Amino acid sequence: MILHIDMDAFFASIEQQINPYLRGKPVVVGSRDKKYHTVVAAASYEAKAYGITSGMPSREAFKICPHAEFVACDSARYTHVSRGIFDLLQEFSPFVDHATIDEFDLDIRGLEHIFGPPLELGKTIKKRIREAFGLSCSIGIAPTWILAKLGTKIRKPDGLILINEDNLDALVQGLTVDKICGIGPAMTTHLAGLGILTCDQLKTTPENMLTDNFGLTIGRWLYLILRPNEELSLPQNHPPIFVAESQRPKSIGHSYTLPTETHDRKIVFSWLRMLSEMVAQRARKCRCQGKTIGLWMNSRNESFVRQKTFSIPTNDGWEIFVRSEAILGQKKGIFRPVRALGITLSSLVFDEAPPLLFEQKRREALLIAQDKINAKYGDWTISPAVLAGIHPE
DNA sequence: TCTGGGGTCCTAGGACCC
DNA sequence: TCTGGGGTCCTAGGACCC
Repeated sequence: MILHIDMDAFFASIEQQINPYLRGKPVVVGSRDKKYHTVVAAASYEAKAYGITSGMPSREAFKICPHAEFVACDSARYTHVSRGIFDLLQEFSPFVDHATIDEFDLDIRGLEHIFGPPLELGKTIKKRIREAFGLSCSIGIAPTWILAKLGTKIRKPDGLILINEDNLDALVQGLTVDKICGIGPAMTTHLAGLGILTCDQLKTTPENMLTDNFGLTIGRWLYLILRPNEELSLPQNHPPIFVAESQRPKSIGHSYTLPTETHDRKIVFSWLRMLSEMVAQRARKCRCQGKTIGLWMNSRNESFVRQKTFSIPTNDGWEIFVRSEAILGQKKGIFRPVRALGITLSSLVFDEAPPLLFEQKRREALLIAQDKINAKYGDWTISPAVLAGIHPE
C-alpha cells in the first residue's frame, strides 16, 4: 500500500500560519505588480471560493477579487517547511519519497504492526503535521501510487481516504478522466474522440483499443490505472517502492519573459548572459557541472529549441554563455523577434573535479571568490559588469 | 493584452560502432 | 562491396506536472 500526502493550498496556508491577520481571508501568493507579469503561485481556500486558481495571471485574480491579500512568494520558507514535514514522516517509515515541494509518499507495507490499520496511520500523520506545522493535508491510501494520488484529489481539503477494489468502482463513477495524474489536455481530447470521457468508460475500454491509439506504453498504462490488482501483483518481499534517492536534479534551467517582444539583439544577448550566470551559480551551489546546454526562444508564433552536448562539462557562466551563443550561431542570419528565452544545463556530473589547466585554475579561483562574496553579502553583490542594472529585483 | 517559471519523462529518427 | 542485426548516444519535439 502507498500513502500519498498532498498539502492543502501549501504556500497560502504557510502564509496564513505565520501571519494570523491572513487567516480566514482570501490570500493569493504571487505578485500583483504590473511590471512583473506573473501568475498566481497559490491561493487559499477562501480565495479559491472566488474562482482564483493557481496558474491564473495575477492581474486576473486581482480583477476577480480586489480585496484579496496579495503576498509575495517566499520559496525559501516553503522549502524549509517541506523539509520539516519530510523529517517528520521519516519517523513513520524510512521509505518516504519527496516528489515535489508539497507532496510526499510512503510505502506503508508492514507498518500496521506499529501504527495500526492504514486509516489509523493516516489520521495519526494528519494530526502530527497539524500539531507541528499548523497545516492541513489530504491523504490517499491505495494499492498503487496513481490511485493514492487520485484519492487526495477527490477528497481535497483535509481529506483522508482508503481506496481498494471494493470501493474503487463506486468512487470513480462519473469522474472525468482528466482527474487522473498523467492525463492532461492532449490525452483528454484524444480520449474524448474515442468516446471516453469518464473513468468508468475508461475501465470498460478494451486494452487493444487503447494500445492501438496510444501505443504500447501509454495504452497499457491507461488500461491498468483502474485495475490495481493486475498492475501490482508484487511478491511479498518486493523491495520498498520509495528508497530515499539522492535529491540530485537532472537539469538546471532559468528562463525569462520580456515585457514586450524585441528585435534588439543587445537585449536578447544580455539576458542570455544573465540566464547563463544564474544557471551557473545554481550549478555551483549544488556542486555539479553540465555537458549539455539547451537553449530556447519564443516569439508570438514561433519557437526555437536547440540543445547540444559538449565533451567537457562546465558550471562557468561565461562558458555557458559562449556555448549558447554557438548554438544560436548555427542559426545565423535569421534573427526573429523574441518574447521569452531560457537556458537549461543538463547531463549533470556531480562533484567530479577533473584535473585543471592553469587558466582553468585561475578561473575556478575567481568563481569561488565570487560565490563566497555573494554568499556573505547577498546574491548579485558581485557579478559580471555587463549585467550591471539588468538583473531581476 | 492571451499565459510565468521550474522541472520530468517519452518517442522517433539519425549517426555511429561492432 | 553489400547487407543484416544489435547497441549506444544524441537531438527535436511533445506531453505532462506543480
